[in-house]
Amino acid sequence: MTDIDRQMATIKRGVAELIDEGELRRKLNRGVPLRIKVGFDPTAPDLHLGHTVIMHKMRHFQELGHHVIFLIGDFTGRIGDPSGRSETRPPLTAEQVQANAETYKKQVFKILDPQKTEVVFNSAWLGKMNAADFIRLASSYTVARMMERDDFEKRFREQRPISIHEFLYPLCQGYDSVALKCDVEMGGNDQKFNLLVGRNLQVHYGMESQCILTMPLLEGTDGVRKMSKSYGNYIGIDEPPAQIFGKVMAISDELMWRYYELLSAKSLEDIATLKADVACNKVHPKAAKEALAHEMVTRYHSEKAANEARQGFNAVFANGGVPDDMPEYSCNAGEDSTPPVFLEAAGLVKSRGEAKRLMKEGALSINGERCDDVAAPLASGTYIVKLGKKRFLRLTVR
RNA sequence: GGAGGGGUUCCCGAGUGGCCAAAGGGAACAGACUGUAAAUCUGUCGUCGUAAGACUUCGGUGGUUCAAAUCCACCCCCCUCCA
Repeated sequence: MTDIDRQMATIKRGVAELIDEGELRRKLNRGVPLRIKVGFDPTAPDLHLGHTVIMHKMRHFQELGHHVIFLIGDFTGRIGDPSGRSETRPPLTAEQVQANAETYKKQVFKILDPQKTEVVFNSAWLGKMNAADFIRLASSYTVARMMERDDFEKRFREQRPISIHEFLYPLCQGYDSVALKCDVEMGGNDQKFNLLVGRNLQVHYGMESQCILTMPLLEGTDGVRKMSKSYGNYIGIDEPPAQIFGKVMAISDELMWRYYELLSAKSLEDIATLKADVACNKVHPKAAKEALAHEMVTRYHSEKAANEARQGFNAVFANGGVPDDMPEYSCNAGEDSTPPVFLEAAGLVKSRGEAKRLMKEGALSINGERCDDVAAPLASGTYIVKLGKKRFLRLTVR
């Protein structure tokens, strides 16, 4: 096995598609570190596990000694990647971009090596282009080629509108590869078209074309739609250990294997073995999920935190206990200490009506006792309040 | 420039003068069952109220009417076709 073979094996693990393997080998063969670009949206600095799929791949490249460029698409962010419903977004202020970038760095370097990561903003070159430059850029592509993008093709066929500026997004993203002289560009599976535009543009601008590497999209906790903050089905890497652990435990068994495949450091063989063991009842699915949750918390916090999260999780949910830390709230005895009032005031419910409904459904327990009297105030003291399965409150009545 | 279609409660989507806080579906939440999984069943799902009921809501502003999501006027936004 040559060094190139070893590199290729690492690079190819888990990828959705690689274009083109032969080309990549030739690039590697030169022995010069490759320039790898990955673009990120400037508006969503809260990274979740979905983003990390590709970041691990970036990390792989770093470990192989290549040059990784973390591009923040502050210019392209104004256009918004075409999706049909999106419109031109108002440009973020320089301060916002800077603030988001800082958040990015803080989170991203939990995975990437800061020493080996170059952070760039595409407004640095796209913002300087004038109208003539843009015409040149636009002239490098044809409508027919643009319509190859399935999103455009579909909308055209269905006679739904496509704005001209939407064509600019792939062109701008592609131009980033020209400006940065990229050897490889990576993206989610849905980015394939945009990545290919970059590949073609580089030829147009007289340089060697980049290789394309796409990663599968990670489904969110609902197991259906891709993980996204706006769908509320995400697991953020900045979330507290108990949250990450709990969210992973709440995914479906089926989805667990997907997460293993895309997020775990386990080898594919180990995962296959684990799956087989679960299938023949040698391992309980919950144990397999716990191992995954533990791995995630360890990665973004520490092993100690993961152990505590697992212990806490089982204490609360398997044994009906209470979490170590929960929100605290205190109020005066009397009117303020009736359940609907303090539940709303403490932010556990949106309205008193909701609290009353939940109580009617038997969702509220105080110190382990079911409570459905909406009018009775609690006497002075400290209480453990549990609403539904997941909401807890440490209440002090003065 | 011309013709037409549309903006409804988290989402989709019914609803053309009172029976509408507004069908149906989805999501979500709660209960049962579990492994805080899935599936299933039951219930909830504008605010206040124990309730009766009251109040606010159907792009915006005015108006007609005993009564408007529903009718009228103006405005804002979105979409389609023709040029």
